[in-house]
Amino acid sequence: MADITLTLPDGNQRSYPAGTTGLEVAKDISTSLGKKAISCSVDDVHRDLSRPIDTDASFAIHTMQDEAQALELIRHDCAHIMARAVQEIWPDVKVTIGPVIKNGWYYDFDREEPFTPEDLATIEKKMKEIINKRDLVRTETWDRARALKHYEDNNEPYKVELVNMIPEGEDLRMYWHGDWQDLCRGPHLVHTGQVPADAFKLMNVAGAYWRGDSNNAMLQRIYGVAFKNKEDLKAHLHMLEEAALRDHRKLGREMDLFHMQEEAPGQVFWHPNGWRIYTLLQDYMRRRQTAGGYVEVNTPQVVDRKLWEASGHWEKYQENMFIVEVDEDHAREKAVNALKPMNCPCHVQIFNQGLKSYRDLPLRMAEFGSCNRYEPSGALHGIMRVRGFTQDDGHIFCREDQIESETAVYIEFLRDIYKDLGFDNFRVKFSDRPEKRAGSDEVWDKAEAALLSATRAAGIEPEINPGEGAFYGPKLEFVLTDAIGRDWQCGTHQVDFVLPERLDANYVGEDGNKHRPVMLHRATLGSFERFIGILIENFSGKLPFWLAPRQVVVASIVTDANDYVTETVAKLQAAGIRAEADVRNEKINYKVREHSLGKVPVILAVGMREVEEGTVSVRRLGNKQTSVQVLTDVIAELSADATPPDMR
RNA sequence: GCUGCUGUAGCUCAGUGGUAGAGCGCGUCAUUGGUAAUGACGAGGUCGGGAGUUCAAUUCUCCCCAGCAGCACCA
Repeated sequence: MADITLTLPDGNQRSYPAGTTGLEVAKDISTSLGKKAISCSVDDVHRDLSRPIDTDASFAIHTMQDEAQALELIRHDCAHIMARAVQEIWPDVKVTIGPVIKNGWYYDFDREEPFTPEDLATIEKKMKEIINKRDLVRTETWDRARALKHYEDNNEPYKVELVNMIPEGEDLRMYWHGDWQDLCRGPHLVHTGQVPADAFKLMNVAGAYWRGDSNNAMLQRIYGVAFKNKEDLKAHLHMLEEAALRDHRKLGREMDLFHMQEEAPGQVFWHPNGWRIYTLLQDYMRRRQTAGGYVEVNTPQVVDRKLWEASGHWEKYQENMFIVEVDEDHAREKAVNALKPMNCPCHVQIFNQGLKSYRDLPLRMAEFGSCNRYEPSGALHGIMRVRGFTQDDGHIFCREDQIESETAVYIEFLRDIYKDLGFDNFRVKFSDRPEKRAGSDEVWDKAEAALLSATRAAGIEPEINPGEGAFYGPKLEFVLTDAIGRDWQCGTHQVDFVLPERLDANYVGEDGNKHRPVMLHRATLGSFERFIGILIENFSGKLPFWLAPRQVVVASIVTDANDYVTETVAKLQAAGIRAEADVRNEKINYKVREHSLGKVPVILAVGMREVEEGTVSVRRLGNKQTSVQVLTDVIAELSADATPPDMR
């Protein structure tokens, strides 16, 4: 047999007979490497050590020190080991798929009985037994017929379906963890004992549709997390506990920002503190939009179905709309209306008033538009996903050749705002043409190219969401992450060729003829509700001073200082600082604790010493040290911090 | 919407087939305390809603509502 040459990471080359396995190479390099090896990369493809190598290639051995490969294998083997454990305990359970995900893996099972938390403990125990058996992981390549027969004989209908989905001519790799077998692309560890038995944990069970389609059966998905060692697992679990403390729903209560109740699911009762944040953010956005060349408008909440029929929403979006049927005696006409789920059709109505000229374009129209959408009950989530919300919405009416420049301007606009609000990093997703769409391919080509090129010109390489665009045009999504790493789309920028057509928007061009404008739908925060939720979690409630609903509490240490407290508060307020007095008959420790928990950024404590000296004792949130300062200095400092970033 | 879980005082939670309990918070009184909980006393609940089983239901069963986790959805 011919020899092959493997080039190692350090540049050294070694020759072996073709068909040598990675494990053999590892052992040949050194006995200890042979023991430590977990997998290899052949021409940068991550592969099993047991797989023969047939051609010249670059070659690297991986050990547990190679974080990326080690974690992938640990998690992937955990998935298989868990599936084996489940079938050993409940042989009737049908297996499906179990991929590696962030921090761990999941595996979907079909079982009549739901898995209970006690079951998870049982499965975990069984997994540890399997790991301790140190069973070899074996692999074979099968042809399709053999795989189908095997799964039919074993009554594994989901696996049969999976085999049938794999394109003809592709190898079917079968893996055995001991006697337990699964169809899998691999790669895997050498034996089950390489999985650290104390570094994984089964987290929870939840339903998930087979192949992600809600028309299919619902399976039971078990999630697990796994790491290289016990310490990493512990750190991860600790991080989750910390994240739970930042949950906006918890902080919203503790900081007295808002509440929600059964009578209005998915809608927010904003308390004074929360509404303070909301209005500050709105004031800020209004200034930014004005500076950005937008005109602000406001449009109706309740709109006749005729407009929704014309816009296409009645047909495509009706099940998500709150329908308002006025059928009382007092109604002038028996009309069917809908609460607006979005503002775009209303903005076109404003655009359509009077004749527009090409000189009016681009026309940037903004509205803090309150929308209501009947979101599926299971989608609701705190103030992040609600049924009633207000978008910082805007529509740019422009010519086709202005899409790119308007997009570029918008990305800078958004980036600057995100930076002001504490988000220097955010993700951008680009969604291109879906299968069902309006408009010609030629127009889509242009729109996609314009969005992409403007995004790249801004130095952003977007993640591509193939086929996820709206039916009317491609879109950019600006994504922020919550406390536990869930993604939320906040900003959006979408090209729309359809709505101007449907609602017959037009302008007079240089040539004196009517032309169709393009609409760019854009929202920067997305909605105030969601963005405030993200802000709260991002800052753990400790909002920047200018956005903090309660900025300063002046607390008396003794009753004799109460008058001085009142005077101090008045001076702070005169300087435009949100200050309040705490002259309750409580110890200073108590007051400090309470306002610290309430995330008040600055506590000014005053006792008789301060009264006599005309000073205040300043304590900043999260800082145990205090400093005694004269009030005018404090006011000067705080006034600077209280100034919104765009006004500094 | 789907699968599973949960719903007891303002909050966090305990508990029981014989109509309920703690801590915090709230109120009153005492206390004037120097930077994350001063003490005593007191008020506060149709045990998510409805129906059923039962002599008796907050507890068991069913339906509904809401919330939580995940899935699907987010034009």
